Amino acid sequence: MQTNFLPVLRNLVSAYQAFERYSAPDLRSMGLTMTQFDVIATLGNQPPMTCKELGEKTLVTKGTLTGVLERLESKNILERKLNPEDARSQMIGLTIEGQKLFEKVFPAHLQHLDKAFNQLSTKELAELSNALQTLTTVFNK
Amino acid sequence: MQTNFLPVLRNLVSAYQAFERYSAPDLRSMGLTMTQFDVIATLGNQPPMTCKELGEKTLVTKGTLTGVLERLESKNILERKLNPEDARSQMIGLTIEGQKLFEKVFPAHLQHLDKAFNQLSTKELAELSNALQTLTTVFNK
DNA sequence: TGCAATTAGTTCTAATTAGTACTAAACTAG
DNA sequence: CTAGTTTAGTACTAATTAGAACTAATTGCA
Repeated sequence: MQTNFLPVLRNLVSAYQAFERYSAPDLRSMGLTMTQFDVIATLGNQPPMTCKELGEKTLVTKGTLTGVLERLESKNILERKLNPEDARSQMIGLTIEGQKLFEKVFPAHLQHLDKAFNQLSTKELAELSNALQTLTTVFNK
Repeated sequence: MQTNFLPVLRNLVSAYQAFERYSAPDLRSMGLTMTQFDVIATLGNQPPMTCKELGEKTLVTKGTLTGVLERLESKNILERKLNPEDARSQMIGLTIEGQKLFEKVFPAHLQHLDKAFNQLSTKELAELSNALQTLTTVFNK
């Protein structure tokens, strides 16, 4: 058995944490956590969607999502409507206020991320994207 | 401004989550969380180290580490001794019981991880490792 | 030497996290 | 059509997480 995969794991965790440490403070200065931003960014400029759909797009599990949505709803950022097609689910969308927040926060944070990523060429970005996909596949097979 | 870095971010999160979903259940079946395993694996076959050193090696922040160590100590897996050289810090090491746990759990989990990683060649592993390092650097610069 | 700055670790808070069990609604096969 | 199964979302638990404020010990510099 080989163990030369250990550096890959360590570097995966490092990269993920580096991303968090880069991204989170910028969002916090705007009053949001990463997960909250993720939800707002996913709902922005989109028609309302179900909890399930939102969870799939943001990679947040449904148990977690309940609490996140609760907090965003209490801040009047999003609202839940009945889904006429399926009474088990709800349609979740941004309020006017949430839409305004999205329009302010989304481009600002993209700009912040771009400061990091513009160090890389389009080719490098594509390679990175592929490498990460390979890694994901390895765990899911 | 370009936005073609978004797939990279999404794939980074996907890869990290895929790793967690692959690794965590195997550890849970042995009664450990990923963080607890990380601490035990770091302390195994090593002389005792300080909290700070342990935090650096496991990529766990000190505030979090306090609680993790507390739980492992209460299960008699590790023990803290005074550091004669610096009264602010402690030396943390595995107990005999902790050492036995390490010897059982560490190779078992490596085996589990190897089942995923043996799909990749040595060359692919090296490339992945490099790609992840590049990504880390981008955020830390 | 003695005071200021740093360092190690704890404590506290708010949030996220996975997972499990649960409720209610919708679907499906016979 | 109806009983069993699946699905959507909530409730709950235990653990981790970052961050900030704090205590105590140490170091450094003047």
